[in-house]
Amino acid sequence: MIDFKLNNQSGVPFYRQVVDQIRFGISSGDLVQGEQLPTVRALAVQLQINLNTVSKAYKELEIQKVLYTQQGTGTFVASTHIELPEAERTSKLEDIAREYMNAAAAYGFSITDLIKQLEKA
Amino acid sequence: MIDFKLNNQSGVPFYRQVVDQIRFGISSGDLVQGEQLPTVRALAVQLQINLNTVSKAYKELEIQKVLYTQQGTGTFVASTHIELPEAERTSKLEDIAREYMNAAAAYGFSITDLIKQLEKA
DNA sequence: ACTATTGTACTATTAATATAGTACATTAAG
DNA sequence: CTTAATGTACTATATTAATAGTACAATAGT
Repeated sequence: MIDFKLNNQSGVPFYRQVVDQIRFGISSGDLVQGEQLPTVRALAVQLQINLNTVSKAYKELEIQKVLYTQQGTGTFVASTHIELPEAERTSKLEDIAREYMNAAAAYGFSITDLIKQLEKA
Repeated sequence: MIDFKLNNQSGVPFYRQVVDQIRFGISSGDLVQGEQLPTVRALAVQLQINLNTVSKAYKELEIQKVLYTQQGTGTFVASTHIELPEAERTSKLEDIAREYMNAAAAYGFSITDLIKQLEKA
């Protein structure tokens, strides 16, 4: 279970803060596969925001297969891995890397810079 | 000189596309120090957008000391080394890295995967 | 000085984003 | 079959971002 908190001053949209906290919860092991998240209403009340804002966060993660929901039942943590055929997987990784390099090059960063930054994380 | 092109479908704002193409032009050596850029009007006509949209792009780069302008004269490349304040530079690189780590994570790739892919290039 | 060329300022309009309000649909449990 | 719990859909509103229209200001060359 996550101790959700919103920062009003940050300028980061509420739904994005929720998404990030869930992602972090999963990657830190705080949320495990199959675990149920708070209902959209419960979290909305707790954070004093609209239930649709919570729903938006859950949906984004559902599209990315990080969560899955069953209407009437709740929202749960799915597997953190997406299964793709190997060829598709490789091609996808190449796409992502290429975009990354282009974006960075536009700001004058070298590939070495990128790698170093990734190694920090 | 850059062969500016706008992609209407991409969803990326025009002024940002201009900024990125100039940055890329500089980092690729296509634009050299002191070189004059198209006038705001010339580029606006060429790209069929408003001159203020071009101006916005130029101003953003001017603030970052990538370009400098002399009213009545034109806009020029300030330096081939993009000299952002170190803090801003770091923050930008972090932004870029975070975005792509998220993209990669959504497809189940690890940071190691991303680094390996970059090392190939 | 005059004029053509350059960037700038100010305002208006449009589009996108974030959030919220309310009603609806699905499910599980009794 | 009813009910309470769940997520979903649709709409509205406020804010911000992006773009455009038009008038102004500065510069260089004549």
